[in-house]
Amino acid sequence: MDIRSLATHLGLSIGTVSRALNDRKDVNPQTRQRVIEAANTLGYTPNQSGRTLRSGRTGTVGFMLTLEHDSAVHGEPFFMALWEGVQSGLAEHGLDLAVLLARKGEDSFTFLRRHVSRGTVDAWLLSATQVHDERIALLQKQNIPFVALGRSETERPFTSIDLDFETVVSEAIALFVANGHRRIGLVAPPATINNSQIVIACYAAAIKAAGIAWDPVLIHTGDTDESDGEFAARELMMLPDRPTALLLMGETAPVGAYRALRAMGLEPGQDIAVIGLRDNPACRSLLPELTCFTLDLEALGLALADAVVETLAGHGKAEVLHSQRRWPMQLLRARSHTIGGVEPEDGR
Amino acid sequence: MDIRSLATHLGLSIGTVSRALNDRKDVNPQTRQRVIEAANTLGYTPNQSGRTLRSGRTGTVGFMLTLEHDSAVHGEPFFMALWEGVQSGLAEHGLDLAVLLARKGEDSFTFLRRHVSRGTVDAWLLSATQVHDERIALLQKQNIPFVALGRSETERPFTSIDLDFETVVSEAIALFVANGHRRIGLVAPPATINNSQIVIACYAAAIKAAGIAWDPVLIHTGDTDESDGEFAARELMMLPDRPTALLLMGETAPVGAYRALRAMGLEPGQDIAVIGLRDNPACRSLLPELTCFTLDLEALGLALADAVVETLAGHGKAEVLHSQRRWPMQLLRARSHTIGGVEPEDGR
DNA sequence: AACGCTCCCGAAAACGTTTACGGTCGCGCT
DNA sequence: AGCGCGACCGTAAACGTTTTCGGGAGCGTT
Repeated sequence: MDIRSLATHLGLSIGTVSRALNDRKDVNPQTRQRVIEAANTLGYTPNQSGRTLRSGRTGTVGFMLTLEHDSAVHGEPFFMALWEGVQSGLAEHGLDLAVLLARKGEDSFTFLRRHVSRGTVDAWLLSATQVHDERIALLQKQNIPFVALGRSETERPFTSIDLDFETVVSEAIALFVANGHRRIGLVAPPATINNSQIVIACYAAAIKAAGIAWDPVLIHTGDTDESDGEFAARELMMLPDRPTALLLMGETAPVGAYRALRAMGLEPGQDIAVIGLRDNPACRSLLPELTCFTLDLEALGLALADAVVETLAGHGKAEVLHSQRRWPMQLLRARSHTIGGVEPEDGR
Repeated sequence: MDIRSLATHLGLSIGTVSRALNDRKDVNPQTRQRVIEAANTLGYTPNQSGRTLRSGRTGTVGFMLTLEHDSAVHGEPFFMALWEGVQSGLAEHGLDLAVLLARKGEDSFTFLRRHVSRGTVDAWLLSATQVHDERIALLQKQNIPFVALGRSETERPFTSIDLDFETVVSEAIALFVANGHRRIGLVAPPATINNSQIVIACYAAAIKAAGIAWDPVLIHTGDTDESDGEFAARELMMLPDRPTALLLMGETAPVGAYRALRAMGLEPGQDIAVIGLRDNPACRSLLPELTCFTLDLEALGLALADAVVETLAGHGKAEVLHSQRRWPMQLLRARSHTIGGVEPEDGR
């Protein structure tokens, strides 16, 4: 069922049919109605390849998913809810979302390069941004619309949304400090991960603001799996002058940390304060309830979609504005379950 | 950078260049080498739309993701590992994997219909199959290659892989029975879900084989979230003649069940036996360690990819064989942590 | 020398759509 | 009557690739 047979069926030219279906002017409203009805009854849908070949538009935006570490595999129900939001936002503009996966052993740059020159999508959504991200450089050079979930250091600005680690970390530290803690451990991913550097910087700023001295020994970097969280917590608690509070990145790390602490005879929330940076189903079942931060993933997805649509609309225009947003997170379950009552030597 | 400029750059015709790059015969090995090198240095990649428009092949297979319940969110660790395997398998044949998401409010049938007539992919991977799945009927009628992860009742056979619930359930029941249990509760998803019906049927067969009478009261259907698991466990344990063992579908349901049991003063593995049907990161941190079944998701993904490639290869051939496989699961942590020692009235 | 055969390669027709361009018609105005 | 103008529609050229077909060159055989 192509446009030609539809046209002959209607006694029209294919040009008119195309214009009718694409909501262009220069077509009688009455004939447009006829065309649309005929398309529906005959079940005609424009062939995507033909349409893309001619117009250069695919009608889909690509989400680049990188499955590099096991961390992505092991339980991060982050993306699904996010995609749902993205999809909702895009659908309002007639766009589709396609999640593209890099081939096994293919680095993310050649992956993107391949798809870019093939022209599979109109715009890209990038996640897991690196500090120096060559993907961003590629897209900027090729002048291809994209929005990044996360920051990166580049010469030219680009549209991005990132979690508001600044606020979150300072809130967490403030919470600790208000309860009398002055030695606060931090568990973060390896420094190659952008978020790790950001959080560490925020941590440094926050403790400095609280008048606490910087002690590099309190910062443990490594993977943030559950088992890594366990390992990190044990390491930190075996320090000579050990921390009284732990701030944990990684969604499942707190689960492991709880286990490590209890194995050492320390009860979370009583002998040691714990805050998780991001909520996770795996953390929901912890007792005492973990103090952590949550975010509206679907709303974030919507915001990303809007940003993409905006970028797409402004594409080709001379003046393009690039916005950098910080996405807020909300404190969850701060009932002093895991943060209070610890060594109130100089606390309230 | 299109094929024409590459051809003129080489002093060849575009036909020859195309043949050289597509590994066809009728081209001098020496010139082929020249073409390939030039393509690499100039960074030429064939335009997907043009290629698809002419050849009818897209080089990608689509994974249809349906985000209907929240259960899909918890299922994320499942899909990620699965996709990794699928991607690996497809990459060996030069194929890409694209995860397509239905638009908000769009039912899965019109979603598929839309993409099918647009011709976005060469073949489809279906998951979350229904008992009567109109998507399968559509694909069969349109003669489009597909492989389903899950079963469905259809007239014509189709290629599918499904988890081997038969073996798993009978193993679980056998384990319970060997430890003296005769009242075994089952928590399963709503009956509209295909897997639910299958597991219930297997459960019925297994207890019948063990000489245990069928008691419908022991079967609790509903969602299998963590909170639903909690609710279901409480319901079952408040029965007059309550079960001594619980078999739980749903990846996070055991977490909730543990909570419900302890709230009632029952210690899992001691006062009540528990087996989970599918392993999940959220269950890993349970104590005592949950007895459950695990599977090699990446290998399953590979098998799915192979099945797709095979279906794709046999497409158009007169005789097409459709295989129905059962994917094995392995018993994990059956250390009688959660299954043994309960009311050994007639057990060993 | 004529013929056949193989090995390469060029020419050109598709694939289905969008879109710039022109053409026709009817109408109102001078 | 003539002109201009808008509304509507048809024509045809692209978009980039694959693939069939045929042709020329080279070589061996009769």
